[in-house]
Amino acid sequence: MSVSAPADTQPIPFPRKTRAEELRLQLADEIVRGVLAPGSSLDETTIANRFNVSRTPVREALRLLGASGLVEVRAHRAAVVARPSAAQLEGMFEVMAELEALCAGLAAERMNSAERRSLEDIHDELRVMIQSGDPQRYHEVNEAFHNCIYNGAHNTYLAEITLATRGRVQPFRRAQFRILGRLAKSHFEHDRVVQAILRGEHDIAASAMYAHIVTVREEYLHYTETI
Amino acid sequence: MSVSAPADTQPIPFPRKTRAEELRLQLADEIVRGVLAPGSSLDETTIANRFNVSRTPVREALRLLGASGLVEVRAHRAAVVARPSAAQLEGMFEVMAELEALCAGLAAERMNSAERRSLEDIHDELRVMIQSGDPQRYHEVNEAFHNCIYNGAHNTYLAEITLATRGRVQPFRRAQFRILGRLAKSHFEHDRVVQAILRGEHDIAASAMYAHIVTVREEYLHYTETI
DNA sequence: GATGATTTGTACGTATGTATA
DNA sequence: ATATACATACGTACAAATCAT
Repeated sequence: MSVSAPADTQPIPFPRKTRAEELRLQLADEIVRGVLAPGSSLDETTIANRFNVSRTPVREALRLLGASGLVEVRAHRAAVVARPSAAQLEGMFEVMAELEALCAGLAAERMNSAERRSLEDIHDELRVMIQSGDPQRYHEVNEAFHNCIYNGAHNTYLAEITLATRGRVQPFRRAQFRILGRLAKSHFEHDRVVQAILRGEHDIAASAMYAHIVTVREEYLHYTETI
Repeated sequence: MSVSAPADTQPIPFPRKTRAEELRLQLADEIVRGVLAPGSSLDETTIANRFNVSRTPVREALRLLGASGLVEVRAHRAAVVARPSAAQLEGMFEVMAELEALCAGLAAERMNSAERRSLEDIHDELRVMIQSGDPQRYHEVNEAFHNCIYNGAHNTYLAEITLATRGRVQPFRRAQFRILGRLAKSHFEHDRVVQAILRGEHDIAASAMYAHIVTVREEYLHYTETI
C-alpha cells in the first residue's frame, strides 16, 4: 500500500479508534443510504483497496455488519448486502411497530420535563420543515424524533434493539419521504404521539405510534408495488 | 396489536463451518453456562492457545459475541464477559416480557396443527420432569418450549431477537431452577399459556406469557437478594 | 511520569474451499 | 466431471496502544 495519501478520500473525519470500526460505520452508512444496494457483492480485496487498508479490518467490519443483519456472510463466499424476503421485511415491520409503540408508551410514563421539551422542539422543527420540503434533512430530523422517544423510554436495551431494527429496515424505505404529501401526513401522525406522551397517556401514545409505523409500512408497500 | 399474518418461518441464518464460528458457539455456551463468569477477561492469546488455533478466529469470535452483547469489547483492551448493571438487567427483562408475550400472542393466531401438537408434547414432557427434578434437563426442555413458541409466531426476525434477548439474560438467571418448587410453579404458568395458544386466544396467551416472565424475573431478583 | 512488558490492531502470505469453464 | 480460477480462512510477523512498575 502506498504511503502517499491521495486526497480523493475524505480527510480523516474524527479521532479514529480502529480502522475496522471506521470501515464498519462507513459501510453501514453506504448500505443504509443505498449507495451499496441490497444484493451487492462485498469483495474483501476490493473494499480493502478502496480504503487503502489490508483485508483484516475489512473482514472484521463485514462480520460486524453480518451480526447486525445488514449484510449476509457465508463461509468461503463473498459477503453480500442483505436482501430480506418480502415475508422477512413484513416481519421486521411488525416487530418495529411493536417496539416503537412500546418505546412511546414508556416514554409517556417516564420522560422528564427536559426530555418532553426536547421532544416538542424536534417536533416543531419538523413542522417548519414541511414547507421547505427537503426530504433528506427531514429524514435526519425525523430520526432524531424517533431516537428521542427511544431514549425517553429509559431502557437502554430497548433503545438499542429498536434502533437496530430501524436500521435494518432503513435500506428498504429510502424513497419514503420523496412521496409528496407524505411529510404533512407523517407530521400529523407524530402529533398524536407527541400529545399523548406530553399528557402521560401510555396506551394512547403506544397505539398512536403503532398506527404511525403501520402507515409507514403501507407507504413502503405502495412504493414497492409502483416502482 | 397485530397487523396481518406473514408466513415467515425460515430458521435464522448463522451458517458457517469455520473455526471462528465454532469458537463463537463454544464461548457463548461457556458464558451462558457460567463457566466464564461476567467480568472475566477474555485474553485472545490465552483462548487461542486453549483451542489450539491462531488469534485470528478468536478475534472474530469475540467480535461476534460483542455484537450480540454477551461480551464487551473496547479498542486496544481485552474483551470481558458482559456484566450489565441492575438497571440494564431490569430493562432486558422488561423487553423480554414484551417480546415473549408478543410471540405467544402471535403463536396463538398462527401456529398450525403440527406446531400446536409439538407444543403440547413438550409441555407434557416438562410435566413429567417435575417429578424427576433434574434441573439441568428441565432447563433444556424449557428452552425448547419457549423456542417452539418463538417459531410458532411465524416471524423470523421476532424469533431471532427474542432468542437473543433470552441468551443475554441467561447468564444471570442460572440458578433459577434449583429453587425447589419452582418447577411446578413454572409448569402451572406454562399451562395457562399453552391452553390459550391451543384455543387461539391471542390476548390471553400474551398476558399469560407476560405474567410468566414477570414471575421469572421476580424469582431472579429474590435469588440475587439472598445469595 | 516515563519506560518496559504485554496485549491488541493490522499487514500479508499461504492453504483451503467455492464457483465456473 | 475435472480442472482451473479466485475469494475467503487462518497463521504469522510486526506495529501501535495500554498497563504495570
